Amino acid sequence: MEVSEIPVRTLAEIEAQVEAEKQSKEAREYDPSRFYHPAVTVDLVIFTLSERDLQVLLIHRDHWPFKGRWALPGGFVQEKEALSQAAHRQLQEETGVSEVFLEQLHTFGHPHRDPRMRVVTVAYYALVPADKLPPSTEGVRWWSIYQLPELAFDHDRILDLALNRLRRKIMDTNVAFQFMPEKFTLTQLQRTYEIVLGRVLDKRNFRKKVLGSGGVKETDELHLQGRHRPARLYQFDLDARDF
Amino acid sequence: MEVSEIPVRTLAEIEAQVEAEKQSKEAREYDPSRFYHPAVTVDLVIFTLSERDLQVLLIHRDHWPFKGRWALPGGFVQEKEALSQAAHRQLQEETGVSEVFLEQLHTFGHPHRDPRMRVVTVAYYALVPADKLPPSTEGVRWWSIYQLPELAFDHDRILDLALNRLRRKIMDTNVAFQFMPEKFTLTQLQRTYEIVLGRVLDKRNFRKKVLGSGGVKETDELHLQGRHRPARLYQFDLDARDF
DNA sequence: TCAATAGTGTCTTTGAGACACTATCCG
DNA sequence: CGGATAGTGTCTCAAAGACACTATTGA
Repeated sequence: MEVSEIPVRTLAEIEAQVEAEKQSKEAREYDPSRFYHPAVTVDLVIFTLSERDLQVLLIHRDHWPFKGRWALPGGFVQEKEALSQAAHRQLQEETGVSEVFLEQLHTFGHPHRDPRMRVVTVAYYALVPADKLPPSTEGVRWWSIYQLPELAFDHDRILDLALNRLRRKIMDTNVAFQFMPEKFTLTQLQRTYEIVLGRVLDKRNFRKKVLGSGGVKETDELHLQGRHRPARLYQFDLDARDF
Repeated sequence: MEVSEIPVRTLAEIEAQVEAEKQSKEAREYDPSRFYHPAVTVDLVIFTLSERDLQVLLIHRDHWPFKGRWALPGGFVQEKEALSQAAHRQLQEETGVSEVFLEQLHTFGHPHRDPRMRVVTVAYYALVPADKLPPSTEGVRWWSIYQLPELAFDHDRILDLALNRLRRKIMDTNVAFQFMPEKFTLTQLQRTYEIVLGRVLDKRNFRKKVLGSGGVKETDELHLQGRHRPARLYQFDLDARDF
């Protein structure tokens, strides 16, 4: 993490100071309904990797509006819930997973993005390893990013931004490990990069970079599969810095 | 701009489809008040450069809450206003400037960040050239980022994030030109980088990089100032890609 | 032995960073 | 002329990219 030169209080310190302010007599006189309040939701771009595709979870809309189209999972932010908590809750509800990579993407608030009312949505994106996944059901499906159905609202724009962010991030950081099982071969890791980036990489250069970065450590296990030379299994090295 | 592989509709297309959905009979039956709606504001981190400091605009709080502290300018998002419009409006109100760099930073929505009520704030940061600036007044002041007063709410965290984002961005893009007047010397440009980054740069390496990037073009004018060799003036080359 | 995948090294190019002197103007 | 800032080139190092062959296994 980058070192800051701004003196920053912790969330707990801020909360304590806010709490102190609430004791003021002005607090009881304040009218919170003086201003217009739009609805606030979180929307999630949940990515996973299949054997050959980067996939995203979409939900079939059975009702108005945009009935018949597919939408990103999302929902209202509840009264006492942080934005990231709301995102984690949605992720848990839709996929059953928790403790995966989840990061705020961008906030979309165009006044006419939802026909029901003004909705400001805070978009997050999540990366889920394929082995933690629930299967597709009728109304909740994994779609290849290259074969998308018609999307509801402005969800095409949200997804597009998420994809570009993921591609930049996988080049700059070790975020690719979020897609991997605990142990993996370097060829599997290379496939992950290739699927996310949508282009092939040179095997020798890839291995040079990954091994040179210190981000992985080898195990003493081999991956036996098929009639060919077995591959060594590697693990993510938690101590290592991003590369 | 990066080329996307997701088919993305324009905002106008989305708006037209949303408008079509509003004609549905369900639209009239929908109750928008079923869910909790927090307040939504925009907060602005407005940076400028003085001769020796990176500065940020803060507003003195004369009332509860956090009376006596300083806060980022900000305000409620109005009913028919996009988030970026709200940010531009705030910027215009506080500084009188428009058509400057303004970009969404992050959205802060911790439930206890404001003692009045639940406020979700979409933070933006703006870069304003010093020659477009209004002077400080009693309640609206430019502060060096190295000499900050006590800030209200979680504005220290917002400012910290904005500073880190700006520093990364100035290394990756030509955003530094947002701080410059139309014509400038390379020494002035280097000072801009140094002030933002908080460290000194090598003159020869800096000029090599800037001139090699194609991001600037020289003019035939010289900058006469004081009893020393005059410097050549350069302009930002709008045709050039980011560097 | 062959089909299939694992694994390995060198050369070139590019960009970043360290480093010190000459040029030009004004008073 | 001296004070002040403008302007200039080389070397080293690291990282990225192009490129092709050998190793090991199971059938």
